[in-house]
Amino acid sequence: MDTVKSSVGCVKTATEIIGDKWTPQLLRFFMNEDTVRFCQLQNLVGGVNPRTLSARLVHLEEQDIITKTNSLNSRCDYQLTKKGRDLMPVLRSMQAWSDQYASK
Amino acid sequence: MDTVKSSVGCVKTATEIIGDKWTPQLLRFFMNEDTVRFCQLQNLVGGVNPRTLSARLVHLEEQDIITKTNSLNSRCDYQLTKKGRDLMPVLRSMQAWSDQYASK
DNA sequence: ACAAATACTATACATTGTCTAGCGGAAAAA
DNA sequence: TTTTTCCGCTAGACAATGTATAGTATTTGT
Repeated sequence: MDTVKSSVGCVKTATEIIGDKWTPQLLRFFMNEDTVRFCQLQNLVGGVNPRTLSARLVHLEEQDIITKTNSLNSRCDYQLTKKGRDLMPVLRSMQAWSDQYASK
Repeated sequence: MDTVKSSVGCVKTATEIIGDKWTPQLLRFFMNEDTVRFCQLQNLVGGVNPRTLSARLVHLEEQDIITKTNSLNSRCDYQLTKKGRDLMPVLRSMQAWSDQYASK
């Protein structure tokens, strides 16, 4: 058998974020908007159900990719941390590929 | 509030590949190896079950990201198409982020 | 007071992934 | 030649995950 040693460079950590359904589309909005709210994401990313969206935001918060701040009137703002902003090159490369090969 | 406006660039097409569990890890091997075989992927990407692996390879083939060629002795070689090679920048940016923020 | 919006949660159900086992063909070992 | 092993899968039962739809509490507008 081949002895492929792959000690350097694993993609696993990133897949644990990017690999979750909806998460890339969600993060994409943070590229353009500084702060984002729950229902904005709900409206703009067509068809996420709120349970899934909630789970994603919790996960992203746990992973220190976004922070949640309660605005005064029982509303919440989500925004990227540095770790989250550092993910943007991934999103941009996905965008570039999608633009090139979009099927529809 | 300057550069990219949201109308251009959606990530959806890429997420339909990258978003599948195991697929980024699988594609990563194609970065290093020219041709890859089923059981190589099975062994090297710890813990994919063959059913899932089979489904991923079928999907990647359908999306024209890899091609399957039957070698003489009833073995199969998989290798990247151009479309697949064009995905490598995505993988590399995921690697870079993972290297920076790997939790363990 | 009443309706609409926000940020969710709850229940039931559908889809997807996983564990384990096994199959048929080909080549290597006995 | 028979047996064993490796390869590239597939099959069935089950567990985890995502979805549709509804509902809740709070706030804001009229």
